[in-house]
Amino acid sequence: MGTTQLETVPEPKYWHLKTVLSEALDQDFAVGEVLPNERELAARFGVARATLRQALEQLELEGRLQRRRGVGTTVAPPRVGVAVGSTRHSWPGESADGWEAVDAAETLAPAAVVKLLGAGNGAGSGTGFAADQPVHTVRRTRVTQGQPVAAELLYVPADSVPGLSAIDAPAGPARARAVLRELERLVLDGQDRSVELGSARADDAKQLDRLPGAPVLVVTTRYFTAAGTAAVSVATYRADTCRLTFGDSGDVEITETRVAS
Amino acid sequence: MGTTQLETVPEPKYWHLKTVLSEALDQDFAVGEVLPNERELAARFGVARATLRQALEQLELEGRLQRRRGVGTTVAPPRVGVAVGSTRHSWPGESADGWEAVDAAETLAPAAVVKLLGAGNGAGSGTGFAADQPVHTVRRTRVTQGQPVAAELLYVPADSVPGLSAIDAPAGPARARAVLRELERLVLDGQDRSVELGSARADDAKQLDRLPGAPVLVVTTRYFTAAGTAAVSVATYRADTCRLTFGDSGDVEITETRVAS
DNA sequence: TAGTGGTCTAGACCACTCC
DNA sequence: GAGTGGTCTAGACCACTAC
Repeated sequence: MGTTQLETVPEPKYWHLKTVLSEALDQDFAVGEVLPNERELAARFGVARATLRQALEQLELEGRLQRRRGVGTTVAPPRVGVAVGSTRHSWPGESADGWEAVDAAETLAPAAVVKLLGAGNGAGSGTGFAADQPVHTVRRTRVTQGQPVAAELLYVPADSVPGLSAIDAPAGPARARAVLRELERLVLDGQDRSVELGSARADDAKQLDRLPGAPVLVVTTRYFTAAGTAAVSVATYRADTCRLTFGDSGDVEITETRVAS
Repeated sequence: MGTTQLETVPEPKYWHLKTVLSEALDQDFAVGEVLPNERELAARFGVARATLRQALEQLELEGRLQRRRGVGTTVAPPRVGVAVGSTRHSWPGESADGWEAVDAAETLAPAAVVKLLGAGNGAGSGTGFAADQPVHTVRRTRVTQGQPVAAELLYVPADSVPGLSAIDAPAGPARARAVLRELERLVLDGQDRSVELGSARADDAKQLDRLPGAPVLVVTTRYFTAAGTAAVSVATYRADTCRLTFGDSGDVEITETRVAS
């Protein structure tokens, strides 16, 4: 007795630092304001720069900070709510809600996409999709409030859309839009979505104005017709700036709050 | 001429390492297999341990590795598909799809939740919710395939459900279930969902068997009645092991693939 | 050119798990 | 007690931005 139970759970320094900084952000900083640079912050808190950076990384992951090489660290605005599931069961491109077609090409699908294309619809046939069948790919970008928030790659098997081979537009946005138009001629039977965490590949990162490896929310959508899976879309959203919304109730939208952690 | 254009884009070491390791995982390792320890891997690749760890962290973020202190690093199984939006417009607890009530209490809602409760339904009234009104909280856990995948905190304003004050079950699962039962008596008008990246708070982390700060997918759901927002649920899913599925097409489920990054 | 964040090193010690 | 991953340090240099 006499020895008061102290420090039984020694909190890591970076975790405590994160808490302190988080409160400081709430109270003493405005959105867009630049923080002191990392070397000074580290000195001010009496820790190594690496430790300070661990705290900043967490805060950036939670969308509270924005760091840019050569520029500095700024206080991030609240995450943008991006509607993902509001317009239901529609082909990509049908409602122009911020998406912009960039380019189209014809290649072989990566293995993961082949699997998604191969699995049939519940009702339909499930005509297997082989890895050596060509697919048309359409690249799109989604811009919200002037900021790029998502990069999408859409995979359409050449044989799932009849008119696809007749497209002769040169590479570029025009060709991409032509592919989307052909897709819309089909009858959409249903769709399927999943969300998971990933890290941006080099090409996506460039499109999203981030460094490779940046955390992204990967939204995978499968589009079904009676004949099976007619297309697969893999959209990567910036995890730091986006909150994906699935508006089941139609007219309501969460607009401003931040609840995460 | 003669000087071949090399290394114009000097890839960071950890990024290259990640690629190499990723391929090795695909080819030379089975799910569940343990990797050599970090010190040996670092030596083998001729980098500092910190650099090696940067690559491992990325792979863990992508759900390819699982690291446990005192144990080692193992190859993770493919992410589990967890249905989030399949049963539509139903109160929490109505379909026992892996959720288990843990406890219930009565407190004040955190600021972020107050905002969510305050915003009214499109159709309904929008009777403002004040920060000093008490809310009932229900804690639930979701288990899939023997693994804890999500921790949920449900907030129910005391005055949004009449029978709530009559509950006299002692703290614990029984009380939690009693609160959910009362909630089910109301007529659900609609709901609203959003997904964003967060980091696990200490309590959630313990429930998910992870360290604090671990990346999680935060699913925020608002439940509407004619009177306004009747409840708000904040569920945190392990981002490393989960893929959230929103099955619009009813009977179809993505089951096995991994597409992220 | 100066200042920023991004990468990397070579150590050290700690917390945890398992034997 | 041995071995693992987690935290932390005090440096160094690089890539990028802006002036």
